[in-house]
Amino acid sequence: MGVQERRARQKENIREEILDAARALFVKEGYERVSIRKIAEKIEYAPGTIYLYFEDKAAILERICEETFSKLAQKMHAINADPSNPLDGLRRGLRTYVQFGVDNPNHYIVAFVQAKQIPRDAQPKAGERCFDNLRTAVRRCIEAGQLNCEDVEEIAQALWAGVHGVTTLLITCSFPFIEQNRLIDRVVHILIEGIRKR
Amino acid sequence: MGVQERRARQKENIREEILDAARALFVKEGYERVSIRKIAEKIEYAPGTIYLYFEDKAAILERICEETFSKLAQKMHAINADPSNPLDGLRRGLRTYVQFGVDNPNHYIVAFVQAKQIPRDAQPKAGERCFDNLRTAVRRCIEAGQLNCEDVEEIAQALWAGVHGVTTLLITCSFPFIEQNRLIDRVVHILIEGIRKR
DNA sequence: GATGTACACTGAACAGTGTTCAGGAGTTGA
DNA sequence: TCAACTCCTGAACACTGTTCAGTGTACATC
Repeated sequence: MGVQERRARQKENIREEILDAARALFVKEGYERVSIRKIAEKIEYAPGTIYLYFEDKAAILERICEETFSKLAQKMHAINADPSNPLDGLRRGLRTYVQFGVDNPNHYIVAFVQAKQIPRDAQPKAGERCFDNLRTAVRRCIEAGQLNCEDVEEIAQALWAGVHGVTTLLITCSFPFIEQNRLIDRVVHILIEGIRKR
Repeated sequence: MGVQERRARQKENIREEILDAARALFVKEGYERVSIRKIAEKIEYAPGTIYLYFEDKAAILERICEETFSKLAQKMHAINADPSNPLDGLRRGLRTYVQFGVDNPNHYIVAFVQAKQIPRDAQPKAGERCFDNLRTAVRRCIEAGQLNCEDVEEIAQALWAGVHGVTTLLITCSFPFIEQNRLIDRVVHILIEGIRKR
């Protein structure tokens, strides 16, 4: 009975086609401008067909964001694996996070800003994994006695807020910002100085 | 010729009616859920009528945000007027900013997150005034020799990023955050410690 | 008072959106 | 050959922001 398997494979292929088309539109145009009809047109199917493969539009975009954030989680995991100075690892982790957001603005906005508008039982799991890496990095610094506060969760969330701020600001606000890297570095520097024991 | 004046007054009244209806819907339901037809229904006019008073939907929401941000600018101005310790004034300014955002989530998101999507020559001027107040507060701290960096613009933008981050995170992300005030205070504390000269 | 004009307003229409679903094909196994 | 199953279509629904020809009223002029 190879028939079922072949069918499953074909189905998976079309799922991938949909994701590829959606990804291309999404990266180029952003969430709002990706319409089901445009995706359908791109893969040369009828609009209704999309709904045989995905629950709704949000499910497609969610899947794409999940992919992307897996990459970030990997990057941050790699930084944590480095056994050098924990505080320096934390700094690099924060820097990586912001750079990732700036490099993937549409993904970032959908995952962290429009997340509430598109509620789903399973919030992006890769996003959760990214935060876990941040927690780990903070814990190491505390264990190394490098921080002025012992509350892992509190510090991790505060740091997240800090890097999230500069990321969303750079992505969404048209404002005469100073040179981007200088601003990012300054924010990260302030955050690290603000938690460092002295 | 009191006729023209009366007409202008009537026109202004209807403009206000539209704004009132839009404000109520907006505060309760958020930008996406405010439709021109709903506003029109609320004030018992035809949808087309709205367009005799406002260029488009964005113009209405912008006007409402402008109002709200004027209040914030006032609050921050009042804090700057206080001649006590500049660093403490800065701290209170940052705290006020975040609290304002959390108290006016819909306004905040429209003004600072969807601002790019709804591009307009005149970015919210009250928002600009708020940032001016932040600049002033930073400048005073530098003049008082309290900061470890002399670049007003760089520090002001970095601080803005920090408070913007915690604000948007609390508004838009459904995440198991620690108690809200503790998180806000921690972020502000980190930011202040991170720029303070020691 | 009649007339012409200027203005306010309507509501249907347009082009778009996400989503649903009855029905039409094509393939499969008996 | 025929029934069953699967995949897909495309029209339809209810919504969105926005436009615009047409209507009715209030005013200024004759």
